[in-house]
Amino acid sequence: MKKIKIEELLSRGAEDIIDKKHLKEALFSGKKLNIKFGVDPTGPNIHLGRATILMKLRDFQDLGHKITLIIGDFTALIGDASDKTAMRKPLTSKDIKENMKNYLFQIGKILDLKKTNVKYNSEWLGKLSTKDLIQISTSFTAQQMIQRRNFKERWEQGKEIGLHELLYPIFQGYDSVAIKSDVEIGGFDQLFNLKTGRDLQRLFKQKPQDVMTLKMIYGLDGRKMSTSWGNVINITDDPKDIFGKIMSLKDELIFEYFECCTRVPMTKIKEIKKTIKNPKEIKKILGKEIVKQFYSEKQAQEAKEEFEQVHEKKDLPTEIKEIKIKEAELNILDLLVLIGLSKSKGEAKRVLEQGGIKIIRGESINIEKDWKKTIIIEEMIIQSGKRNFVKIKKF
RNA sequence: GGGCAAGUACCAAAGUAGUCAAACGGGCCUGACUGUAAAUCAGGUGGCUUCGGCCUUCGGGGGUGCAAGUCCCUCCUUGCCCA
Repeated sequence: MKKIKIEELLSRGAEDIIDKKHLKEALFSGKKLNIKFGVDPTGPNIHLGRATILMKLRDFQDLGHKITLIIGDFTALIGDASDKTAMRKPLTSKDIKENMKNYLFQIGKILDLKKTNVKYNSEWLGKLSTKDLIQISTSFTAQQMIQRRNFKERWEQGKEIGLHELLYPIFQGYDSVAIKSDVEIGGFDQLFNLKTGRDLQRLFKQKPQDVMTLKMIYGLDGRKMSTSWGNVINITDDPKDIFGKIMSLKDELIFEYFECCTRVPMTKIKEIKKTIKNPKEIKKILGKEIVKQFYSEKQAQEAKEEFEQVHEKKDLPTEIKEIKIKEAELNILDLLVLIGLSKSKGEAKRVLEQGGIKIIRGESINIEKDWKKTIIIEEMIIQSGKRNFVKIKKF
């Protein structure tokens, strides 16, 4: 049983492992390993992409290993360049505090916080002297640092690269020295930083950590996952929202998500792939599995039923936002803006003309395309598009 | 410090005096269809409007001109090259 778990740990969702043989032996030896995971407290939300790493850590945790979570409060002053093609703005200590509160709460959805050792890297990096830094730096060359993909791209495109950014991998690497890590896990784009950890540990006469990088999952639309693209699932998203977002996932990404973001056994995934042909049905399973992980089985089931209700049966959602209105009657456009279904009258007019507005009074559904129309305010539900509903009540 | 580019709507990118609320594309929105908030197809995508139009927008400010995103001046920002 344990053997299977270890095999899965090493293969599932993994992109690269250095040194695989060594890590495998260490895992089988029964020794309690110190697993390092570093986060920069930059963004307030953990999305599914980052969650895959946390899930992997949880696997290690379940096998009895120790997780050391390093909060990069010091390195945040620099900003890692791994997932950016432009320079990142340094954070203030106030930002960091604010972000971290949120972080630990979210991390707690996946990791067992009681068994997680949380450290702030300012503890040791803050003590590092200029002299120390120079000594460490002598083992690296500018070429090495620039060689990495992100910098190379920026260099070639003539974009700026801050001198301090070049130091980032060294600081992250020094974290490994400070906590004497045995294994470090990160996204595929972290490979360079993780390897620098090995170099530094050697420099400090420690055994170099093994390094595990995980596959990066793409965003819902198949593009790179990025909060600013809006193609991201945050683990704190509403269960119904997570489920819905999964339903909008590009079909080609379904099994990637299954592998990286769920704990459904690989054999079962293969079986699903073979037996279920309708992607919609597979997505439903996937959606449930993912919601379940961050919420509960029950909430996952509810999210699924809600989706079926609204999108398959075209019924009303169970919860509809309610707004009370004083006026006895209102122009349809004014009404739509007032209840927040449209940002402006122009937008309201467009949606109306395109047939996106439905007014539901009791059983009947009327579609009104006249924007001069005055609506008598009474208890009713207004639907805009496929999934925006507002219930109107008289004040 | 010197030289050269560039700054346009959510993003990206055309436009170099009038037909520009501003091409194309991405995103987003709506509809059709369906196997879904997928794919595909179609349409839409600054605000207000008495539906005639009116108002605001192309880094900021100023100017020329009947008319400026488009020309001139100036300032700011960014990048590249040289020192």
